[in-house]
Amino acid sequence: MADQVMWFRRDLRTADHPALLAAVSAADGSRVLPLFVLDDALWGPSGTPRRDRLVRSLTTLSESLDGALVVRRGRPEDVVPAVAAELGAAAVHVTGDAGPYGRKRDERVATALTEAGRDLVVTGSPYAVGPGRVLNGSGSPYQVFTAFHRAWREHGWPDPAPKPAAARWARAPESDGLPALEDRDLADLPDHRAEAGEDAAHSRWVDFLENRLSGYATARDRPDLDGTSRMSEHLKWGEVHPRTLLRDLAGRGGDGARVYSEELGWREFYADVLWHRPETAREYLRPEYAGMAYDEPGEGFEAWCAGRTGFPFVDAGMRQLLELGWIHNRVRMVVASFLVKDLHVEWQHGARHFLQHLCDGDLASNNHGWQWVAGSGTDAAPYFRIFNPVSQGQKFDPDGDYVRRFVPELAHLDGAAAHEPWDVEDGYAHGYPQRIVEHKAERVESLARLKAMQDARR
DNA sequence: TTTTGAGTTGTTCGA
DNA sequence: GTCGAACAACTCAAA
Repeated sequence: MADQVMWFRRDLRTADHPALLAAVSAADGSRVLPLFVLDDALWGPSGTPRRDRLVRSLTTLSESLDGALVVRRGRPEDVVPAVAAELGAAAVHVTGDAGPYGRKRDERVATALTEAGRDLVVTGSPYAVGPGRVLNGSGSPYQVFTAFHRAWREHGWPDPAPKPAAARWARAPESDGLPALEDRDLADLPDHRAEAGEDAAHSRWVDFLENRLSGYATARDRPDLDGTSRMSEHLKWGEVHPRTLLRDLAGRGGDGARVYSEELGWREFYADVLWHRPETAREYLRPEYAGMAYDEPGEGFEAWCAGRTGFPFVDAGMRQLLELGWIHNRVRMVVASFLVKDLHVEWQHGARHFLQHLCDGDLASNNHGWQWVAGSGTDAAPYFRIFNPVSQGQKFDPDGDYVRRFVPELAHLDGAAAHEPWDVEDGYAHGYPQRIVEHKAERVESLARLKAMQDARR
């Protein structure tokens, strides 16, 4: 048997890893070289929290591979065949990538490997059911979530893969090593940025199952509480496979388990939509929305990015993003709605900003979540569903704790007063900005632009 | 083939 | 303060 390369991408774990299992089996006593390629196409546009998150994950992965992880910087179609040649490997093993960039990249790599007489062996995917597999009776993809979800569950998925037998890691080719962490204040950061990797994912999951799953159905909407699983970034980097989570949920009843597995279903649905319609990473899923009137991103967009719109709940979310590389899901919807409906900026600008900064930023979930808010997506929000940035805050952050945590200029206000600084005498005493738009008027404006677009179609 | 019911996450207004 | 209705039209899925 011959040496093998295990090229890690978004599958930074060792448990429940069919591709790693395949690599170790194929080696059958020979060596396996674990490789990660720092691809400038993905690394370049990333912000500091996202880069550091990846570096920390790779650090823990390498530890669990006895330090054998080889890191190379460059274009995958150059680097991967070169490493395989240096090792004299028979094959390169990967987990399938369903994204538009990943699919093209893997085609290029496979071609380069084939020319050198080697194989790219694809095993599994980051999803319980591989994107493209759930089809209706006519062999077409489902267009709405509810139908997809039913068929997805019926399709089913295998049990988690067993851990591979002890592998012999190859150490021959040189490694560029991991990039240094860029954020000098890392030691002072909140917990969740200090934790990355497979073990952290597992302990957080167990903690969620034991302590928060039962209240998840309602608490998940409260950004002031610790009510969510926080598994998104672990799933994004593949530190855990959703199959493992679904297995653990299967034995549990109750609303929490049901709602959480449905959320995993949304993740799979959006991956499936993107697989069938790769162009929707940039373009409107409903093309007619490209014909609506939008405003160019200007000062309003800058204020939104910086968390200085004058709407406390929105600003808290945007500052949470810059500070933690993560935003609570409820708040993602509200800030997205504000950009698209109140500032009339196209969703792509917001989606790009999110992907740059979110540690859990996933192209399919991110962009289709944005399209849902914009009204152009699958199962899109009805035209009249425009979030009120103030009442959403009052409803889901009733005591103002979330706002005060991320907007220090409002920390002197008590309780829900933090949501309406314009209503209290000293609301602007510490430099908090005035509202940049009037929500009521912009809501009407959005409805008018939508109506104009629809009228133009008739 | 035709028909029918349904479709993540909301807001406002008036009784 | 609470509650129910209205807010478009269309596409999709299933019978």
